[in-house]
Amino acid sequence: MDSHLDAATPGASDGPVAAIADATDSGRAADRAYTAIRHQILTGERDGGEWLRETDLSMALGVSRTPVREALRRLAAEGLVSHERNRGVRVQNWSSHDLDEIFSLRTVLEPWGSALAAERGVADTDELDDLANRMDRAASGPTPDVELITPLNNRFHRLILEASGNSRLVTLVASVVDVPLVSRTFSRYGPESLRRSVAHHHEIVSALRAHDPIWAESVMRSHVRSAWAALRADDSIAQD
Amino acid sequence: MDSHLDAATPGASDGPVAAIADATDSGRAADRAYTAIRHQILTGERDGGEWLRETDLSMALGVSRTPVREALRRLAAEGLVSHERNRGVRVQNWSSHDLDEIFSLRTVLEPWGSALAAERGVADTDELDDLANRMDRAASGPTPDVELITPLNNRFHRLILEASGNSRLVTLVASVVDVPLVSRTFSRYGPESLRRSVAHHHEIVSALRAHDPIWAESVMRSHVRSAWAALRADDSIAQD
DNA sequence: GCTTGGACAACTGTATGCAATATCGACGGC
DNA sequence: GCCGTCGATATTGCATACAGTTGTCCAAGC
Repeated sequence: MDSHLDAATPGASDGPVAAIADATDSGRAADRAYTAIRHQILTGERDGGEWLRETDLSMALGVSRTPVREALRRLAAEGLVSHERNRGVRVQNWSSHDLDEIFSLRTVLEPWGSALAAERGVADTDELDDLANRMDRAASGPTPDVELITPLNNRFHRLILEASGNSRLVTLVASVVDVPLVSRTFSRYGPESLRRSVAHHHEIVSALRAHDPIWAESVMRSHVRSAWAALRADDSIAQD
Repeated sequence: MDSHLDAATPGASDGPVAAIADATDSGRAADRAYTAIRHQILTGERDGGEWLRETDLSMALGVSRTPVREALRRLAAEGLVSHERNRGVRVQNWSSHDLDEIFSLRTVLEPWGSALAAERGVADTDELDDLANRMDRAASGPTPDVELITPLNNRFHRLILEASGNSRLVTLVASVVDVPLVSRTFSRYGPESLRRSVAHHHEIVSALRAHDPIWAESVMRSHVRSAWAALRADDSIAQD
């Protein structure tokens, strides 16, 4: 253990951390830490159950423990990590039961949001259409580009919920969906599930353009249920 | 994310805040700070828009700024306060639009949860019945005891959602409902709304006992909508 | 009178030292 | 040989010092 850490001075020396630092440099060390750790969890870089040591993280990120602690508390509030008193923070574990809870909720919330969006008719259907087309292309090749589809799909769903006019709905769904289990969904899709999912997206755009709430709701419900079924068939999830 | 759910319990003894230090010593200063500040916000002791200064709070609570900061961050994550960079934290303001968003969501989530609970049939209908009766008594007098009804009602709704089997549903609804606007709902009820609300509770218990999901869902939906209507009629909410 | 610049004050953001606590291994008693 | 206890170590929890930022107030200039 060194007597003092010169990396603790912000900006004094940019080591390997510099890449992370300017990637999301919001000016706040706590925000950078939050974003970095969260990213590591969502991408699966950190395994479930793994301990997140404040000292390790602070050194890896080139900041002190204080902003790291703040980041960990935010992540704990979101449920991505669990906080054990005087013991530390560890990455949350996800089971197939969690998957069921999440998709059960999505089956209710997302179709409802879609119906609201269709009713209000303020959704940016042009951008949605564009997103659907890009997902189309990303999925059509021999080897679907999962890394490309995922953010497009996330934006697609988010845009629709935002068009529902209920800001809390956006937050709630995001808080439930933003877990490794779900955000890496497409990597576990078979080719048929993938094609069907893409087709749903196009149909949802049509329903929104037609201002048909019932249609939009139905398609979205099918969309969510089919995703659920596709994931259930997959056995790469820990059963408990 | 679980400790904020039961804070509506009346057990939190008020009085000088300093007394909390040795009274409810959970061992963690951060938790004490969190509970205390949260209580102040939910009871309306802190007005919307009011600045929460770290130094003031730390002195009032007899701890340093560090645990206060942690508490404020948790509250910010829950949406009870808003955090402005380098400026501080202020108590969130609630408008009639927020009320609409919240009850709009409740209209979807709580009836669904009730249907699930009726279907599974694991709800503790005896305790629910007891709660309904106690609310009955508290509401029947010439001057309804609002301070007594509120925690009973919160527990009633929470118990049902817990019986739905979807733990995330409990958390989600709690995160949306635990705001001053809603938690002090009954203080704005008229006598008729109050009687109707109490009647709904009894009917919900019956529906659960009959294991009738559709009935349970319907009554709960009526229950939520009637509450919404009662609050809409009230003009004590800031319009924006 | 109005605007503008600058110093000041208040407050948050970050770093770091110290105390408290849990874990794990070694040692001694049974 | 097994179990309980004690101590070393690692790690969190809290306090505090310091740095950075923002808003304010006042005075000088137009």
